[in-house]
Amino acid sequence: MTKTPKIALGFDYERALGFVLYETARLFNKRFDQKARAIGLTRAQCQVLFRLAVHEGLNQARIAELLEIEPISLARLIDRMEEAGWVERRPDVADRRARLLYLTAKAKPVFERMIAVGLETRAEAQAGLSNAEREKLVDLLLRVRANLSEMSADGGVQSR
Amino acid sequence: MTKTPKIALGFDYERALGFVLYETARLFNKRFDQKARAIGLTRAQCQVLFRLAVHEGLNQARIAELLEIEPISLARLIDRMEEAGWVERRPDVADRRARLLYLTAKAKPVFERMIAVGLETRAEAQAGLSNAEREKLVDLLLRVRANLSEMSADGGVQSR
DNA sequence: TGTAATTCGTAAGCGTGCTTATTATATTGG
DNA sequence: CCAATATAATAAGCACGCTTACGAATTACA
Repeated sequence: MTKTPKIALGFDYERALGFVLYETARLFNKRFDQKARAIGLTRAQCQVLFRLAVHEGLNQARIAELLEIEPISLARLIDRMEEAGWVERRPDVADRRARLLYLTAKAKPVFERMIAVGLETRAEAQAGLSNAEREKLVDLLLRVRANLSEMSADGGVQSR
Repeated sequence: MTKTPKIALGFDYERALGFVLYETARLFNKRFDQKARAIGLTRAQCQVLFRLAVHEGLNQARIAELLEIEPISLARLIDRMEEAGWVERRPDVADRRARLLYLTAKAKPVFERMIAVGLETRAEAQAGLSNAEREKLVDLLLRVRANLSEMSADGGVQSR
């Protein structure tokens, strides 16, 4: 079963952090979205709603910053979510460029279901891990994320 | 600085595995792509090339299976990669439906650079982690991935 | 005060992944 | 052998994230 590489790689790409990370995240996402489809929300949209639950009334730039995505990515996301009636853009009376984000009445009752989907998916994903391992995994990921998030902040590329 | 939620969530979404996982993976990917742009490859394309280095001559369905993506996703990826001259589709003489994938001469010399980009990005991401923690992180992710990958295999959704 | 620099939101266009559906070919069972 | 089923690849259309670029509004500073 162990295949002999046709090209000598000199490193174990099956355990390469980037690849493993990406695949795991994508599979989690896919699973979450399967379950959340019944609500009519995606993982990305749920994430926005959770942010708004805590930070309602901020402008798009601020929310994008919290989500660590580019403002344009959030803009398109909000387009869809506004059309679906989950969120509302209101003008900022203090800054005519900005638009402030608010949850609609429709959004407020679905948090319980989103949390349930999240817990369910997480339970599947974490099967076989001890509580200590679950904590450790999140801790390590948060530290990695912090490293990377710093990188893209000042973000020199060089690589020469 | 600690914001009072406007809605009682009853769970800590800042540490929710799915969200943390996804953001970390996306940031890693973004960083990798920044660096790999000089080569003219993306993370996804590098991943295909690494697979082919070990499993050259398989058909698309088989490679898609190894990458755990849908065949159509690979088809589009291969369209771009073939056009850019990294890979080649050859007819399977034993099965006229299938197309076998091969690396081109252009692809073979870039593995060294891809590996360098990977190691560099990984080093940035893992800064501050001990060797034991780096190993543990990959181990835990592989276990989570295995759980999720089983899920999407039989993949009942129920969630009722 | 008035110009330069910055910030907010968005358009255009691309990459990667998905679901659903279609066509062509292989395989299997009666 | 032939009909039913399964498999390989792809098309169409969507979600989400990115880069680059732009107009409008605000802020900074000379």
